[in-house]
Amino acid sequence: MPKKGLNRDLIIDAALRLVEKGGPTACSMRELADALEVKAASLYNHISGMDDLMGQVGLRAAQMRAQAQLEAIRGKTRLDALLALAEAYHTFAMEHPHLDRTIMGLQRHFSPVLPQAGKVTMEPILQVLGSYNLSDDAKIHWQRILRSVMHGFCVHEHIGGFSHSPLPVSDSYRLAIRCIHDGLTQAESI
Amino acid sequence: MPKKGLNRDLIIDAALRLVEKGGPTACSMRELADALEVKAASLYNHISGMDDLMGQVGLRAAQMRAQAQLEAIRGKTRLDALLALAEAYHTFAMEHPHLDRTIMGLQRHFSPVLPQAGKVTMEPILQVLGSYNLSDDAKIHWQRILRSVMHGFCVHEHIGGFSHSPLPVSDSYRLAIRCIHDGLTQAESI
DNA sequence: CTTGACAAACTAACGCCGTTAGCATACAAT
DNA sequence: ATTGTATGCTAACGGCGTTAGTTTGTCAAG
Repeated sequence: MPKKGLNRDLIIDAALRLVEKGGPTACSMRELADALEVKAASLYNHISGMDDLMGQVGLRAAQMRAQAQLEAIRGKTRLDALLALAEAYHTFAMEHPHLDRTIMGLQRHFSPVLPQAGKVTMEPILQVLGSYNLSDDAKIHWQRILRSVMHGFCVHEHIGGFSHSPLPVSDSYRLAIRCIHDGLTQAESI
Repeated sequence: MPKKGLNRDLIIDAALRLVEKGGPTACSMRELADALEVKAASLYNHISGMDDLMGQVGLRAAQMRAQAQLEAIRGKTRLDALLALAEAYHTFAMEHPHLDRTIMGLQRHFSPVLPQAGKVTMEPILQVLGSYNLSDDAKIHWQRILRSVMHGFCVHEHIGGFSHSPLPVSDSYRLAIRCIHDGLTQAESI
């Protein structure tokens, strides 16, 4: 009984939903096949395996995050843009922690999707940095720093690594962003 | 044929070595049992399962990292200490990327080891921050920021997320640390 | 010195996992 | 109408963590 209308996009969509809801564990081939009312082996007619699938899910997640960031920073510059960018990143990471992990998991498997995902991820960041007067080299350095702090913060917060103190985590986060803003303005005058 | 001298510490040591060398994948119960010349089921006489085991491995890794950091910062203060702390963190993460991941994986499983690992991880950081003149609240904020940037940076570097540019990653890292130092000195005057 | 209890290692099995080979069927093109 | 191909199926492989139940070496008590 072939022809159920199954296709690559449907599979990736369903996989993304499963990962989003229950993490990678909840997205086994059999669970995924069940969700699509199909047998696990049938999925292999459209995807080449788990790595392929997670690569696509991660890429899609990176696009979702980038789009949220682009909307957040629209019309903003400098500190305003920086705070909006970071907040959008944070919101995405908190609402979709498993997708965040999937994005970071892309590179570990040398996914062929990597260059594209990297480009997508960097676009909003570079747009914000564009409102500062930086050399090309400085732009690269600060883009790395921004990605590091945003990711590091969200990961720590999500796994409860900041819960030793009742001090609001968002205050620490904004402090970090402001610190980077100060560093950026200082870098402009060089 | 009981009594082979197997015990909890031997198992954890062997597990740590396997994880260190080949990542979590290389440390299945059967691989681990093989390394100890024992059957997989025998391990359960000493550990309660994989979560228990990885918790212990992660804790031990956190202790290793903290000790390396404490040695690195001995006798140093302020920016010197900060750079030494960050470099020691970086070195550990690059030399033992899988152990680094295991430490971060602790919290995800609500490991009972979590409070202890957190304390161990924060000690060198708080020692460095002690050489700045900060309020208690500020100390918490900046400790969070430091952990975020060190972890975020090392993770990105390790998975190749910074390889789009030939610009030395270590330059970006030191720039980030100096930026935090500037933020810290500014926080002192408040 | 024997005996009995305990701890530790074993075998066998369960239900998961990703993946592959090979078969059957429904549709598309001829 | 026939053929070809794409698609879904069943069955199976080897690996995983884990558990139940069994054997056996060791050590302490009698």
